[in-house]
Amino acid sequence: MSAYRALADALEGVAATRSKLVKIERLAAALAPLAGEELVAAARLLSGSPFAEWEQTVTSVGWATLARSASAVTGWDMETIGASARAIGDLGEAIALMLPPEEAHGPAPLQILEVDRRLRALAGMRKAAQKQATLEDLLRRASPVEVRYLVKTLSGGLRVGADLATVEEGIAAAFGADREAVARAHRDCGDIGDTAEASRAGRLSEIRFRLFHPIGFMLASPIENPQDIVEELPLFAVEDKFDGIRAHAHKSGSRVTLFSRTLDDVTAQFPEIALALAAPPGQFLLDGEIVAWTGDRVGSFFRLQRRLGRKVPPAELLSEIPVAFIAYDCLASGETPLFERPWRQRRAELERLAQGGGFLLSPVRRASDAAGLEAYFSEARERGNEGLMFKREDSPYQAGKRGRAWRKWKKALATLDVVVTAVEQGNGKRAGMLSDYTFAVRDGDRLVNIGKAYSGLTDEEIRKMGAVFRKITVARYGPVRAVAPEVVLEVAFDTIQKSSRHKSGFALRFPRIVRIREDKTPAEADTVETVEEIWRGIQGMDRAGNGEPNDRRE
DNA sequence: GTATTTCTCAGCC
DNA sequence: TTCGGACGAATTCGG
DNA sequence: CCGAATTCGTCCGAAGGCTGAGAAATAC
Repeated sequence: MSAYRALADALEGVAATRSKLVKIERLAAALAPLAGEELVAAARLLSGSPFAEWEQTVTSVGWATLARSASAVTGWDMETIGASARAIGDLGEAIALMLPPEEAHGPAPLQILEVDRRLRALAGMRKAAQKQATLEDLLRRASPVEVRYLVKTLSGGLRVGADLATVEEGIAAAFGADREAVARAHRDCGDIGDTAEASRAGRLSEIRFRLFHPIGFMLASPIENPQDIVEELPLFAVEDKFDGIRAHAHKSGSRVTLFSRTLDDVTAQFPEIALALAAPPGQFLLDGEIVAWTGDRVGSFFRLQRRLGRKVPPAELLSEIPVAFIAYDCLASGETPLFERPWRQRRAELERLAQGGGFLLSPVRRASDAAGLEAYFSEARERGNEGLMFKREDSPYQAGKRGRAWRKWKKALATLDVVVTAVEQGNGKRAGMLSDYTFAVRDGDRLVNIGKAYSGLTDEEIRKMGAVFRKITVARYGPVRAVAPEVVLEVAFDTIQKSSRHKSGFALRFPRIVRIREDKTPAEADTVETVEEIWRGIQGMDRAGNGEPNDRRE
């Protein structure tokens, strides 16, 4: 039996560092001692959801229900809870701060499996009152740090800077598994929990892809300007980017299931697509787009929206806004998964399957120069599409991955007047918050658009920035004009102050919370101590935040 | 008791 | 969806 | 060749707008 507290503490540790490697290390340390059901549940909880992706389950507990439950447990009114959550920027943090300081209130510490069970129970309940009662009970059993992560889990996102991909790495590190193997297994079974247990047991290779089990989506990067890609054009195939709903179509004989990007089963919403796909023989998994279809062209997303989320779309709607499935990738055919095959091969298989009908085939073009691409670009625009997509011909299908990103600033560099690089701190090291270039565009005497936000710094630290900039190199890009270092410093400092993202920073939180403390009166007498606790907590945060730019409370 | 409105949650881009 | 910031690994530079 | 400088690949989290479903509250 393992306590949920260990997971909450681990998440606290993950949140406390910005270093990716340290996050992974801490996740691994939390997972390593676990096994079996507990490991399964723990891996899921660490990634922010008690459920496996394929379960398609949600708790349907939202902000309002949580706040009401918290109100009942802490004695604070809803308004105060809301104000605190807004000031801090996180409901879980706010509620945890309002709890009395003592450890778990219940008779025994919360167990991982118990948390799992209760969250599942919440998902099964329909009545709001029942959910709230269950929630109150759970919150009363939990210690503040546990409450923090329970509420975060329920309110949609841990926000500790570690999502599924990072948890995958943690699993790999905990059990000495190969990172790629973990990712593959996760893709194929759709459950980070089972993946963790399989890693521990050395059974990763036993996890196989199954049809009708939702698979993560590979996301591509759209580009606006065809010129950006011209140099590398030969590597890519060009497709239209349709304005619709991304979906995977699983089909075997007459059985068809459509999964949305969040891996929800949306088959019932689009019966005509399911029917069409059922017609041809065979078995396959297609990736494509559900679009509003006007008979010969794609309709707008706005029209399509009215078809969304309908459990059973009425017949009038079906005829008013017909839809179609445009396939642009084939991830499995027959018994064979094709994820690892290059796009070129998958496309060939897709074209073969398209001959059997049942779906529309996304057109593919190849262009070797700017002119060809430009032509296709305007053509696509003509057809009312959103833009173009580029598929690397030799690239496998990597679920959850994003296509190559195009860096805007790379373009910007060509026309920049001044580029500031390599800012050193007083200690001689490269400043921790800098990466790549810190660049600035000169506008008359001023530098504008410094491409960095100096988050995580207190006002005082920002005031010290002038001293931090010890060395400034003017980069070799662009037509550089002579600018005295002092000018750069001064203007840069000025700009940084203006662009600094302080809205969620501690400097702002402090006075807002104080205001709440002054204005609000707790319902019961004994909650006065709670107020003191909030106060002390704030002061503790202040000390922790000082002189530590890498503190998470940025 | 049934019909309508409001609130809350969720899911899509 | 799109966007910017951040980390760490990979690659290139400079002596 | 080596350490420092620079670039690249990835990940995370935030933002805004629209719609339906379902339960609860209210009207009739």
